[in-house]
Amino acid sequence: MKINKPTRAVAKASPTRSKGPVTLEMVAQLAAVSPSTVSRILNGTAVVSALKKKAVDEAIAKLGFVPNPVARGLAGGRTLSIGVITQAIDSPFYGAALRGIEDELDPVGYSALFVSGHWNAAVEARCIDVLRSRRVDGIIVLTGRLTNQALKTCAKSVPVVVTGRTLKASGLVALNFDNFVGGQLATRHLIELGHRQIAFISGDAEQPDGVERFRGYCAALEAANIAFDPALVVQGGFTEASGLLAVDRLLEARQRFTAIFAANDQMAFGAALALYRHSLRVPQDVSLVGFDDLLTSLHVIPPLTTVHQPAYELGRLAATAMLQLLAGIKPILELPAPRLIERESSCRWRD
Amino acid sequence: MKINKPTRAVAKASPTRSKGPVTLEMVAQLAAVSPSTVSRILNGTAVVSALKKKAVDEAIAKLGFVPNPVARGLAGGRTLSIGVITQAIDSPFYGAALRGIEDELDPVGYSALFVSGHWNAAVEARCIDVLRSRRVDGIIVLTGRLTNQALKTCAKSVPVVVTGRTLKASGLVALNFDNFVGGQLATRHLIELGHRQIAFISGDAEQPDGVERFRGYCAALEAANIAFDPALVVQGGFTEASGLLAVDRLLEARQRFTAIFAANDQMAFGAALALYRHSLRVPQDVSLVGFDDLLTSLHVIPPLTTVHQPAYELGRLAATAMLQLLAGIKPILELPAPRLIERESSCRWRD
DNA sequence: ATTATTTCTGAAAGCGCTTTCACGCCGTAC
DNA sequence: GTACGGCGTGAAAGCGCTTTCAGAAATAAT
Repeated sequence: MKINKPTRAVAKASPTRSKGPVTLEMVAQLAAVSPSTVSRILNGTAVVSALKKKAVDEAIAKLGFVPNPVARGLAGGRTLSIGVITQAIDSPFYGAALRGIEDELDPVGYSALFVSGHWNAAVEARCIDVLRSRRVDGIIVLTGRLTNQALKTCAKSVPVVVTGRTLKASGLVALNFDNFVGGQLATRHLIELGHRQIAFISGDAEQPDGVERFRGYCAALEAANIAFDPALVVQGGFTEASGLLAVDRLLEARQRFTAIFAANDQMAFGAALALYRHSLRVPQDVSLVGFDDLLTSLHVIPPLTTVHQPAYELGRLAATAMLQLLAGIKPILELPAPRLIERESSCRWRD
Repeated sequence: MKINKPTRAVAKASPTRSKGPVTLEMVAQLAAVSPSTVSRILNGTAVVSALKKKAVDEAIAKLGFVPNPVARGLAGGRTLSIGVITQAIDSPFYGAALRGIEDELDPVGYSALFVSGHWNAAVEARCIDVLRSRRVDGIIVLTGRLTNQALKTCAKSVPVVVTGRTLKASGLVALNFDNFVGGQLATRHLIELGHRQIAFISGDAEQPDGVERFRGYCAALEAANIAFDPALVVQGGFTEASGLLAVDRLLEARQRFTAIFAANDQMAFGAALALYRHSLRVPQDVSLVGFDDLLTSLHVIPPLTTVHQPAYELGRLAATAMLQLLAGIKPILELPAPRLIERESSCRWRD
């Protein structure tokens, strides 16, 4: 016969933190109540006598008990985790949103599970499967390529918050930024500075944000009675390289322009580099306006005039909305309005 | 007596995908074997007759069964998730590493759980608690402020991979990049271009990476017989703003220098902006070298000469090491050697 | 042929927590 | 005094999966 391991019992009785996971049952035992009661106190599921509550609270403190989210998740309860579908974990723009989500979720004990969709609807769908299999309590989708229908379907089984589109459905809240107005703002700014030949570097055609900004560009042009010239708009892909290429193409085509509005900051950086390569000075020879207001846009040369997009707040708001959805409150949130940040990459056109 | 719910049986029998989660038990039933057998096939825990294996595989395919990671986690098995402690989810440098981790983990069915330590040992310790309570199978720590001791302790209960330091312990693998050689490389490059007065913008003093780079700077100077001048080194904090400030201080002090080596790219960007503000041209008036080779460094004006640090590979390697640790293989991995990327921010000093 | 091994497989016991369900107890109404 | 609706609480049944444990079947040894 083997010798009993007295260490086990000791570990149980002693208030040693750190070693061996403390379970709800141990708490119940110490507090001399049933596990059910402990659970009820933990979740506030039912009224418990003040006396027992006190005993349990003390036991929890003494043992340093932390409920196991995995077990909770299995038992049908919440997992206290929110799935976040982003497009690339290292995106300079969405990164700020992720931080916002994290900052909002962390204090209330939720964890975020980040997965990348890589701008691919099929991958995003897989992400959703992964998240659901991990029993996340809710899913936040940052923009993405998923169809509205897919999102709605998903919202039927789990709360969903989606950014970058407008959509109405139960269990679903959409947070949209006014890209149209943003595009207008940027273009109008250039027009007010006396520019007439304003090139536009578009984003990916599949990206609604980008096309909205383009619509804003057109609207501003029209409002100022400037004829729209298709030769002035060139397709980009939201990356620095594509912005560079776009300007190269513009220059190769000997297209005349005094200003450029890039559909995002990254393309604006690329555009700036292309201009630099061609010995065109920003802003003296060409004014440049971006969109997003990345953290780096402030320290680029010259500091970029751009439309501020509140990525961090977007993240926080999305998380807040999710928390409210989870709490059964109907979230009513409004994103801040687009705002132009004038820096040094744009200036009055010399006539 | 109540009427049986025939719907249940129907749902069970029908091969309807998408609706209602498919459980291992349903698979077992369809394949006419016990749940244990299905589990064994899933995990390769034991030899199963080819006949049953085939039946089970078919049942899995037919039902579209996906094992529930939460249940797996609870049952003492793996959760197929790896905790990753990063410092800021939106860091341009670590972002690439996170992507590397994700890219490596995803194909083998693991998920990454990212948490941010915010350069704070206490917060990082809390992160570890959170990750452990979520039953992650392993923890990857990207640099961070945790003590070696804390890491070793943690490694006793769960495999740990840590970057940015050298450390030996069982269940722990450390992946370190040779910052010293990197610092040497950058400095030597400048020296070879004829520079003698090379300023150094340091990082945060608590960051070993930064002090190693500084040591490399000193060593290169000494090797070239250039006296070290403390007035030429100014403290930064790894941010753009701190780089800008550093150069301002240098200029205010009327310090003469023909080149700057910044301990990271972000500070180099700030430095470039400060120089621009003072009408000093890069590289004609001042050569500039950074460290990290961020994605954006290629598109900045002028494109930055820098020491390439393989952040993405670092992430992949860390994940690979973790997977090997988990598989019981002793990982033997080497990070690529530092490599100088010459671009346009540095040039020969006119004598 | 009989017993000893080795394989394969199913039954059953959890993992740590939530959640019916039902029981005991109390105050109020008849 | 018996009956009734609430309330606080514990017992017990899972959640979906892993993992002993032991039995059955097949193979090898004597």
